[in-house]
Amino acid sequence: MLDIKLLREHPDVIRAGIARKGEDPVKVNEVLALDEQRRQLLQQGEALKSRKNTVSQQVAAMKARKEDATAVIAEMRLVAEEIKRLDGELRTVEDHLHVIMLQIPNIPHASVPDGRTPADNKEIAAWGAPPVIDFAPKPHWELLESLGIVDFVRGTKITGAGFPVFVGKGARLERALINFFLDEAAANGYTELLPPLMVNAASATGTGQLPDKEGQMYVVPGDALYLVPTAEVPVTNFYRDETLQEARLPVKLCAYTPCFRREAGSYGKDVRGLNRVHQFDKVELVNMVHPGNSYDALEEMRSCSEQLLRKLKLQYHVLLMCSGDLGFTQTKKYDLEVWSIGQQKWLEVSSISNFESYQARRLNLRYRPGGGGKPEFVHTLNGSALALPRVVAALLEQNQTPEGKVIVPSVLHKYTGFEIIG
RNA sequence: GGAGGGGUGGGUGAGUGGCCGAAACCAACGGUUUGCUAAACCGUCGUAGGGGUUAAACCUCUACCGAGAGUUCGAAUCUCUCCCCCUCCGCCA
Repeated sequence: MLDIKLLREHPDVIRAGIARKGEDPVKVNEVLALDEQRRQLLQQGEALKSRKNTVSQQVAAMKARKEDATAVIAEMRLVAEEIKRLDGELRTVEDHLHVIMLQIPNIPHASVPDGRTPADNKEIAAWGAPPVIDFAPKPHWELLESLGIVDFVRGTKITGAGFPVFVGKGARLERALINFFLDEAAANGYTELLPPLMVNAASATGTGQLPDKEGQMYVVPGDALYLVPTAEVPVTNFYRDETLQEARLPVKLCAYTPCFRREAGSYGKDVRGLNRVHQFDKVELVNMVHPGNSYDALEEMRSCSEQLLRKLKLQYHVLLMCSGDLGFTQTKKYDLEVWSIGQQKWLEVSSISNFESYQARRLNLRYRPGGGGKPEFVHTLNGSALALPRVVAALLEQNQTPEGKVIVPSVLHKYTGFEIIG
């Protein structure tokens, strides 16, 4: 969430930012009204508490002198009731204020272009070219089936639609990519975590999945837990409610996890093969940095993800997301898309975002400045490096032979132990 | 799952109704001393939210001793519920 002081002092800046995201800034007015109400109640309540505290001391002194304190005690009984009433009122106002604050999105960075839809996103970089193929390339789902390396039908039997089973060299290729991505992250200075795959509501709220995207997560009802939709959630929550020494920044963490997404409401289009599934593998990068460095960190993370695609020799481009296509909690975001030669379209394989202090405030994740001084919120960022299914899709399609086999990219050989599938 | 013990400031740990936002020690930071290091000594040393000040420094108030509710004029301290940790037993990869 945003800083209430910023909202109080510069409501117009916030309103403008919300409007750029295509959302209604009217909630700012609600916040301002509730904030004013809150401060009035605070002042009334605290004045009474102050009186209560001093009188209580007097009662102690009177009793020590064996004086009669019944009159004062009777009066204080009324004061105590009034305090309780005001505290209750204050609680109601603060709860309401908190709910509204969670509904106010983060505001876009100045370098983010205005726009409403994905069509307004800007391509800012491109790399590679499609391979020269003198036959009609097949889409990956045909290759998967003929090679027998992913079984959708049996996945449906075991669990349901959108839960593919990787088989034989398919499973091995998946594991090879995971290891490759993790090794590259380690080489870039990232510390690997292997986190829990279920998180509690506090963690999901910290990163912004709750209350915003509740419908996207699988819920374990008996235990009030959520299956992770991305490693971002457990990894970013690693230091929740902690204050880090400034010298420890930047914190660079990476993690492989399966990701579970209900994908509610996305039927029909783009769901063939591995394009959109309910469970997929992903390696995620998370940065926790000094507020002055977060946009440099964003570029560094983008570079890490790009390097992976280059080493895999996959053609890709980079999109700078427009203000209207930013997520609720993000200030700036890049998407990396690979070219699918079998489908003749771009597939998103990475999303790299800066949240500035928005998540950190929800997480209560701060750092203590090296020269002493008050703790401040860190900036958090995350980025995929990378999401597996679409990488696999593009990789299979791009490296297919006329006979329907697939040549494995050379960087993966030491992980796969084979150089060709089929 | 059963039985018992426990959650206090960065750490250890005292504190069973008012003089406790909380002793002491350690760590950290500043200083004195010292040829350097170490030691010793002195001092500082929680967080958040209000109010005052143009602002900062600073002053002041309030809250916080796992979380929430209760008893009381007054709660770290008493009562209840929940969460978490530890030990033993059972079960188990």
